[in-house]
Amino acid sequence: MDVGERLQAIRKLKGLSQRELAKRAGVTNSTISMIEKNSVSPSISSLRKVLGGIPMSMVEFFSEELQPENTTQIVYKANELIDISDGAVTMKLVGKAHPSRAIAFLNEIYPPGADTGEEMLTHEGEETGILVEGRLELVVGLETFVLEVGDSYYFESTKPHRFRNPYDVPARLISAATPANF
Amino acid sequence: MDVGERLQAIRKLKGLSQRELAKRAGVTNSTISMIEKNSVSPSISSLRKVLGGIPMSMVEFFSEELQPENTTQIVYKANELIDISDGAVTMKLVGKAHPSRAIAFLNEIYPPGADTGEEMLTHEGEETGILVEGRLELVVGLETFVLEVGDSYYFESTKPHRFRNPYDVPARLISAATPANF
DNA sequence: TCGAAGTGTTGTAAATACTGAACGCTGTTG
DNA sequence: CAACAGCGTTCAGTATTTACAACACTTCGA
Repeated sequence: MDVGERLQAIRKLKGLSQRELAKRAGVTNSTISMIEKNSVSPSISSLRKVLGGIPMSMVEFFSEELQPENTTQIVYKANELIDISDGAVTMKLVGKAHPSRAIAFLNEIYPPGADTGEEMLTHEGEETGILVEGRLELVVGLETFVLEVGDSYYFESTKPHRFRNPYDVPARLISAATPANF
Repeated sequence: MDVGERLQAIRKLKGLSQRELAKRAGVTNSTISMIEKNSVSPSISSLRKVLGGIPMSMVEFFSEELQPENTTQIVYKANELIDISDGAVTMKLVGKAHPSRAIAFLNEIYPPGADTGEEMLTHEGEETGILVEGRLELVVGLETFVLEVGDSYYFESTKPHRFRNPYDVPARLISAATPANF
């Protein structure tokens, strides 16, 4: 990856001049200039300072640029969603499963009795969502929650978790998870 | 984050000595030693070389930074969501706005006439969502779409985009975007 | 048209990182 | 007990990065 090019792109995206960014970051404008021209390879500490002025984390900085997929469909009608249902739970994925995507955005329906399973789920990433219909039970770690319409949740997927509908009406959940592992 | 500590932890995990890693990475053992003791802040280029000997990407190396925040709250009632509304558009964020989170999960309401602005939005990342109420116009690049209830979308945020409600009923959108920039 | 304030670049000197060659230590082998 | 081979650390000198202070250029008003 081209550090200078990337820094310049980010700086311009934020509408900052070299001097402006330098001031916020606590370095001199010449430092920014030379980094952007790749005439130096900045130290971790100074790149940290520079990114602090944006602000942006090192991870974000080094994260691969998302390459523009051509011919990507943008809008999907309800019946075009990809069904990745598992057992009783209906799960429909928004968008194609291209490998570079970061978010898994799902429309999930839990009929009465549906359950992600007694064995708790655990994986990398984050998970969030909102209940738009019915009632649903969510277990995260040792805690158990009851989601009502309009309630939402957010947790690290590394915590063991489980969704379950012990009620007699279907529950509809809209959720997002990252990274997009299927 | 403590760069030296992290490097040492990784190196030991891989069962490498300083000299062994130095040899693979094409630097001297003293460089490794000093980095691990934090007596220097390595340049990007030398840290790259060092990680190349493991091998490990910069992103992986700095991903450790994404840990410190431990969000305890998991479930949020509708009235607990953080309001980050902008203009006429009501936007409510699920979960706390801790800097390390990856997903911005939003419950957005566009009253009749609401608009994200004539100037198209452009930023890094991906954007996806589903319309759960009303009708909404979405412009991405040169294309214009009309979203009906149940329709969803998915696109790279680098494409210029705009949301608008030219209709006479409020539209409710549930969306997810990454990274979580506010 | 002229200055003032902005932009990015560059030369020099100071600060910092890196190399190469030591050192002291530990564990193994003959 | 050597002699050795490995380990991580340290130090002096060299290479690189950074700050400071210029420079040339553009834009905007007076």
